[in-house]
Amino acid sequence: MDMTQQDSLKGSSLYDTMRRDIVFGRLPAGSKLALNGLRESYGVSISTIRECLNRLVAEGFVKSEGHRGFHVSPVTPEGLQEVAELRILLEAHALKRSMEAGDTQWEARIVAAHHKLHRMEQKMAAGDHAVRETWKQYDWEFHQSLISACGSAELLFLHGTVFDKYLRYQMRVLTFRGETAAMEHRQLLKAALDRDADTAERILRQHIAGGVTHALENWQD
Amino acid sequence: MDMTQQDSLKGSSLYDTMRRDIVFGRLPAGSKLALNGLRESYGVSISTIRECLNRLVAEGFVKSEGHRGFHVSPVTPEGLQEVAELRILLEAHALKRSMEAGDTQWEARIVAAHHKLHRMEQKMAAGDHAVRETWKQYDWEFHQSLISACGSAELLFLHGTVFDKYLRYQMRVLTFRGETAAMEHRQLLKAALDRDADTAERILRQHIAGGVTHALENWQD
DNA sequence: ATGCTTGCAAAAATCGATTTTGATCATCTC
DNA sequence: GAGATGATCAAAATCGATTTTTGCAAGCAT
Repeated sequence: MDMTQQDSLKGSSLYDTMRRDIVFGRLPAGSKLALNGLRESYGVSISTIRECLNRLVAEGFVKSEGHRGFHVSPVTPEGLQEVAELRILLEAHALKRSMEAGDTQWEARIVAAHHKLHRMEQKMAAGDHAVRETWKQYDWEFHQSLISACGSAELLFLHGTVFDKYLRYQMRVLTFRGETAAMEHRQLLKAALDRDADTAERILRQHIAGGVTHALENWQD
Repeated sequence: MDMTQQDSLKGSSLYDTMRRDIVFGRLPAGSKLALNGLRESYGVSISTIRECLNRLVAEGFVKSEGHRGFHVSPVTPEGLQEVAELRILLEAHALKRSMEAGDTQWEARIVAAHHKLHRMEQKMAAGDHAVRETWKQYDWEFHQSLISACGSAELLFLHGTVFDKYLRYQMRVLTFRGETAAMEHRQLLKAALDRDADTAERILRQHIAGGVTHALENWQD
């Protein structure tokens, strides 16, 4: 069991943990991030915590004001719409590029990613909500695989951040939209394999817009 | 002369300074960022330096690998093209939104911003290369003002980072492209005031693509 | 001579302590 | 009694020191 170099750094693994804790709502939106509290709960020193928080500030998951410490970025209906619009903009563009350039390797990747996602969607549909986090992980991997042949590392980087911001809003919703989403995922896979760019973009827009509507209808403060 | 709260934090002002130093090439692409060296040259402690570097890592201006420290992100022709494509994607979208929503206040802002930029362009054309940095500052403010009415803080935030990444590539070029750029700025202002979205997007694409070509033709390792 | 191991110095990552700042509460004045 | 002023405490920002890791070089073996 050899660890990769990054994992041996407390800072990096802490960063992954805290980022997930924010995205999946274990650190609630707007909550204060008291340095001493974090030091205890994560078991690292204040300096390491601060380095991590500064990275999250740069990405926009955490806000810091003056000498008043750190807070998890708040969520607002406007924020959801802004992030969703950005996700559509970036992902639709990347998807188009990816469908132009993708080879058979790429096709294999998206088929494999969809299969994993599909299995989780079945479990979720059967009522097994314990796999919620894995399900969203595979959701990410599927969308990521679709755009993975776009040829722009910068675009993939930006999309990753925006996707997670969007995901944070989705994780706040407790009710299930899996049936519709699962169908859209199938349609998306088919359109990608058929290299039908127009259909793919249409389904993607519908997929994301549907998630926004669903989140807004079930909004809770 | 009262300082705003953020300026009284060494971390924040250091961040601004280092970010500019990278964008304007005073910290050359690929160069090693030795912590002890930085501590001396910027006059703050290692911890503060590290907090700052971590923010720059999250934005992509600095790379950090394992236990081997920090480096300024390298520049490549592919990177330039990726960043330029992203700038076009984000800025064109924001510009369209801004032109739909902009009121008279917005018109006043873009006219004022263009005037400041125009004055610097005149100085540059007259051979005063000392104002190079101010010129680019006003260039940023003009483009920023154009999209300032887009209504999405997230979009403006993302665009700000991408713009600076693009700017870093432009600052490597020593020869002058001011005449053409100045004309495009005028056309952009006119199209925005006329609410001619198609023309504005066409000019913007041309403006950025022209910068890419110019940078690639004068590339230096 | 080449390749491998081992030891040393330099540098990064992490930590605990110090300094500075903001907030709260009590006290004083009008 | 209300508002202003000052003291006290908690928390954040910064710093210097410690621990850990790496890269290099010298020595040994083949």
